[in-house]
Amino acid sequence: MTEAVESRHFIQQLIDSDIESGQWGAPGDRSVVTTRFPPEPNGYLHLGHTKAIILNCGLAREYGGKFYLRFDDTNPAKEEQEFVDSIKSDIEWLGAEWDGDVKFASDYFEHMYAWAIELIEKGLAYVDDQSVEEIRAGRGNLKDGGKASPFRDRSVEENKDLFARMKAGEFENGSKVLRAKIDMNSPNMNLRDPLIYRIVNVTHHRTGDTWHIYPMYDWAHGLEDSIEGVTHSLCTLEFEDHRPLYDWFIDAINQGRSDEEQIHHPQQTEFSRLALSYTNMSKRYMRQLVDENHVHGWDDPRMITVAGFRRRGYTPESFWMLASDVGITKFNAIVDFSRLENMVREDLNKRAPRAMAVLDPIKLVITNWGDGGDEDRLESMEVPNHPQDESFGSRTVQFGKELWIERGDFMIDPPKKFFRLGIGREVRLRSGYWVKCHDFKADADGNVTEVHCTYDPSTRGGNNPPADEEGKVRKVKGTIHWLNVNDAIDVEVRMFDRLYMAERPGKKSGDHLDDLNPDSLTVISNAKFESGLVDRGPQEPAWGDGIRRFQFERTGYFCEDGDSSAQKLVFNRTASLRDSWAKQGR
RNA sequence: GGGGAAAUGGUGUAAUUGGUAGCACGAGGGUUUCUGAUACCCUUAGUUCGGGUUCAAGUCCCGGUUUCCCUACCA
Repeated sequence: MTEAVESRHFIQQLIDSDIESGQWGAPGDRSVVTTRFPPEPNGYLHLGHTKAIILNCGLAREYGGKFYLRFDDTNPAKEEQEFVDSIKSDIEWLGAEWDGDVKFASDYFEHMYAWAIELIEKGLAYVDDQSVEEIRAGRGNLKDGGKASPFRDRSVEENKDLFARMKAGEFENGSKVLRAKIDMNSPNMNLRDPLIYRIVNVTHHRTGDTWHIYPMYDWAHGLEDSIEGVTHSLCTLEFEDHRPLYDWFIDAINQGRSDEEQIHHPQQTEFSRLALSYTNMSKRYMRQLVDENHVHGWDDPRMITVAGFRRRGYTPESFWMLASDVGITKFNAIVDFSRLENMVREDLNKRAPRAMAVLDPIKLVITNWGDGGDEDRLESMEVPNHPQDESFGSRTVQFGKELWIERGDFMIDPPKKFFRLGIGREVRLRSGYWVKCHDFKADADGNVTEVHCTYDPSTRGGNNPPADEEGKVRKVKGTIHWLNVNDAIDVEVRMFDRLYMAERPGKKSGDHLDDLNPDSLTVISNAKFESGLVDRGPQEPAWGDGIRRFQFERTGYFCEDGDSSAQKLVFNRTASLRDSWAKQGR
């Protein structure tokens, strides 16, 4: 018997060996592990971010270390307070609690500036007066080396003076930059005298107009990590080429410093980003969808933003499940979108109370209802709120002569394998009675308007009828859901399909809009829902995010949308149920 | 003669670091069932290619192929 050993991904293995060797503290001390999620506040969080958040937060939790949230707000031209707010609330919703206060790169600007001066003094940085074009040309290309800037050998004094005046706001945007003096012939383009600071005369959402120079990503990022004591700086694969620079900057600051004066040097490690089929994580694409009204905003339930998924009814848990399912590797994998759907289904199946809703209603009339007593009588039926979990309790619904059933549960001329209603066929109305169809009505266009059935009084509560003289019990293959017409209210239901029809949107034509699914949204305005569930009942589970979620029996998982009101309830379909019957029809 | 990284069933991953290629999802089949849901059972299919070292190679060596990333005063 082999024990199931929990396998450790390559970053966990790296951290394990760091702890053993005492790389970041006393050997064996796991609490030294420090991670961070460093978003730029320039947009909404999307599915791809959840992987990084969960990885970093999960690691800190696992080791008993620290996880920080730090906004990398080094480019005031693109960043806004609105985004820091939305990002914080998305991370909170995800359940990735960060340690201490929220941190900002802009809090370290002074520190970074002082370190830049140190680099100048060491002859490792210089002010370059070249234009963007000149700098680009001088950098060379992938095959050939670059050539040095004519300003590369300025004196330390001149560089210090110019840099101070850059900071003071004496120069125009683009007129000067501070560059690191590394190697214009490096095969790694990042090392061909990368920019450290540029002039940006734009008001910053936190620091206002106090700064006229802003640090570039490569300079800022490692220093932020260093200041915060981050041990493992985790990022995505495209930063592999930046790691030598990440290390160079910190080494440059440490150069010539005594052991006690050395600044902390974190370890950058790269992993692959999350890519899902039928989606595109490109911020540019998502912005276009919103700006051109292909969707109704960043939180449109079809969007793969965290806000979109939340509104769609996805649970935070499903993202943690997906993250652990796809793992951490350096392989650029494309995960099937259906895996995420499976995760919500799995989570919601256990946690969502059941309800009955008829999405496309037609009337079922029980023609022999009067045989059991008063034609107009209503009978109370007890319905369990969860078929496998009694702790969900039960509720009472009314049963009567006229019911709503799903249009798809009746066929005029059904195939043999159709386990639902057709002339002469009998089904169980879930938790109600068994009914047998003998007639139907249709309008001029041939659309069925009413289905006529008789019920079997011995099947109350959906139970099997008593055995006959030979001990045989009559069986029925299908069970369908229903709502008493007097016990149902109209609600709006929004059904979503994938936004794109292509596995890799935009891959073929170059324009993702060509792959848009025109039927990604279906709004049903007259769906029927149990009136007894309009208000939250005492038995209804409380969800961490306050969103009401149900499984509508046989049709899927739904959540109440923010547009919902007491006058008109609105539900979003989070995911359908698996449907092996529909699959056969294909 | 640019540099960097990665390749394991259809998909995503694992393999005690040289020792029985495992898991999950999917797909196909079946059992149970008051949801054609859930649950449960069975089946399916894999080490990128070619060499080499070795008793033994997914793992080490050599060579090839494919894919991704890098030429922003973005991050």
